Amino acid sequence: MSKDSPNADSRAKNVTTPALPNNARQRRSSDQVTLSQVAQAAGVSPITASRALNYPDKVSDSARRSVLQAVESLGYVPNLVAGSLASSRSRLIAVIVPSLINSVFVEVIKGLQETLEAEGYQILLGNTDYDLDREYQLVRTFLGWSCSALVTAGLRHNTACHTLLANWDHPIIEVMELGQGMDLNVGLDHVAAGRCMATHLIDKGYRHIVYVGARLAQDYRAGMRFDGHKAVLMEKGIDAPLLELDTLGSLQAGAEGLAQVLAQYPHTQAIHFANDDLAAGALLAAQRQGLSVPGDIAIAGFNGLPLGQHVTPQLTTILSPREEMGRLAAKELIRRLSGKNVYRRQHDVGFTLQTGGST
Amino acid sequence: MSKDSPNADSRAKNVTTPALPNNARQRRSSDQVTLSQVAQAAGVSPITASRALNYPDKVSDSARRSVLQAVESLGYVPNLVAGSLASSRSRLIAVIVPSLINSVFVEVIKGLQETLEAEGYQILLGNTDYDLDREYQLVRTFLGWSCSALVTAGLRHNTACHTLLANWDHPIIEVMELGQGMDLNVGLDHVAAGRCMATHLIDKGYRHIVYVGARLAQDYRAGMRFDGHKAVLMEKGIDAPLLELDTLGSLQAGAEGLAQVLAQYPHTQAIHFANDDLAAGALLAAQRQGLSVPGDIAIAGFNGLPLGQHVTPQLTTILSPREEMGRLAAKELIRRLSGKNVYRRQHDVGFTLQTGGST
DNA sequence: CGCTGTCATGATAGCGCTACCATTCGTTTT
DNA sequence: AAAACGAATGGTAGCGCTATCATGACAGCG
Repeated sequence: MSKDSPNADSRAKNVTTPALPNNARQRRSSDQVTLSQVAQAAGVSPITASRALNYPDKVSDSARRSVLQAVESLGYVPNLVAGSLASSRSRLIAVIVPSLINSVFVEVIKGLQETLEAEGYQILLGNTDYDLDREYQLVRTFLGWSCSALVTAGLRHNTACHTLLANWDHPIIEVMELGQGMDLNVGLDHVAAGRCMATHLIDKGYRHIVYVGARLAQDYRAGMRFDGHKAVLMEKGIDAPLLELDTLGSLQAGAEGLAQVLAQYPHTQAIHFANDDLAAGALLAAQRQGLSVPGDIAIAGFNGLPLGQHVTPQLTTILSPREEMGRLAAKELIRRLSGKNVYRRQHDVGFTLQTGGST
Repeated sequence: MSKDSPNADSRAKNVTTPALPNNARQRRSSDQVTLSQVAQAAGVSPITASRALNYPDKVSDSARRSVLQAVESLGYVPNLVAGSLASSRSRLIAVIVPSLINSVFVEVIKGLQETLEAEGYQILLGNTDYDLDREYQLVRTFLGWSCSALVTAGLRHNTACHTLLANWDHPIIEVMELGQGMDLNVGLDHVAAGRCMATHLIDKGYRHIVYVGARLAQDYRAGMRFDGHKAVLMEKGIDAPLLELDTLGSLQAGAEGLAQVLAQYPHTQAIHFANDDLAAGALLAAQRQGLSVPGDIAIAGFNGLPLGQHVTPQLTTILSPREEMGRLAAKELIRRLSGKNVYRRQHDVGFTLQTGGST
């Protein structure tokens, strides 16, 4: 190469580049098979190939067959990014939850997922860690992916997030709690759930009842249950002490909660835990310490986790239909996305008091 | 309009359409703010605006400031789909797991997620339900999103999936088990884990030991643990009966497993369960039935779920570092994606025998 | 027979962004 | 002092797909 005149070197760029001026700028790095190649192999135009894959009944049988055959033989994998950009539809569903430790959210995700995946939607998962600013960041990112819809846990968002979502013209579904949502809403009434359990405890004759939760400012649904709980006790003229733990629901935290309650409120007859993880942890800890449940101390939880039904005595709890919530949300979304009218803007999935031997 | 000569009508299309021939075809439906608008507002070219956002240190301070200010005031949300198409980089990570019921996978996801999200990656979640064909479909879809990397549980895939992935030039990381992977691999040796527990049981003096698992053809890692378990027993000349349940790990299934073992193998001294859900279910069921553990029957599990440490007696189990697996996988991916060399292609995260009172 | 309506197909022009190259300008090098 | 260099910026051309409109063929209808 350098055998030519050295002077030519510096000009080489100016000589060779304009020689193939426009198509010199090749970008396609990956050797990905494109739809055009499929179309060519099938002997149809690219747009027909596109239709054969996306709207199979809009093309003739023969066209569809030859396209599918070409797809197969070339190993074509559709570029969904390109498709999305062109159609501004992505079949992605953003799902934002505050925690993955709490199995409750995982079950909602599971319900969403089995229903959505069956309809060809994919889940983009985000975890806020109970931080509304992180939620806003996640929402921004997910809107950038032109998600078809957004599922988020809870009705509380920061202002920026609200503004962003208010101007967004895709379905939004807020799950877990019931109330005035931005668009669709599937959940249950946590205040009522708190009332329900408190009523149960009072009916059972308990008067010294402590509510134990963790980080209620963030897990504010547990706070709402406390509100309901407290209201019932106040109505009866009973004091409603609250013990707030640092760590979110876990068996370990439940054991600690029990210890703290016994230390701080020695006359306690019953503990109303914010969730079953805490309650079960306390129940198992009580057993280890030789305390009788409910004789020495009654224990109640929330959620109806399977664990609660397998300990002895069975845990008194409130069963929330979590997978059902996910499925229902997914179904309503799918209705919306397929252009049908929504069935109902709001679904109250309800709850059931499950009386076990622990109270 | 139709007041003009009727003959002109048929030609109307040919007359009026070419009047605004090229820009008549408006597509931009959404009123989304584009980067060009931001650039204009900031008084720079679109490409500079792009750089200001993606490579902040490649532009001058003043340019960066005015772009960021324009972003703020216009409420610009980057269109990641377009960016991805242009750059063929998506910052999406595909994560494929066989189940969300089993909390083990959720914990791996959690480890992945906290590490990846901190680096600005997003998770696309897929659930195969232990079906390799579904896995293939998910992989196809995810490749279509030009994911930056793929995380999948397990080393077994169907042929189509293998072929597809072999030709894919992005990091692939197979987690959960250890072995000859396609690319990166983070996991533990399940055969060794099975051996470990079987050895423990033998050391404790048990001779009539039943292994109880569920759907081992699908949850083949539990099958590998059985293989290790069986090998140890065979070496000692002890029979290694296997009881296979229909339903995957759950407390309920564990209780049923216990009942079936007692019915079919009345002389059983110890049960080695495929996981802690089953084991804990059996332990709690044994307690309900007034059986002494380990006096009447010893029980061992696998995973080291918190639950096992809170029951009495504590469950003997094998602790697997699940979140750690996720974090390690994520870190190795990030290394790769940021152009560095991989630290290690394979990570053995190991396991720990956790001896409780249940054996 | 001409008119309208439906069906299958195709040509074209983007979707919003970034890779690639080119250009300018101020600074360093020998 | 001239040449070489690097930093900041911009013009252009796609990335691979689909929305939109246009067309031709054919059926139905008065």
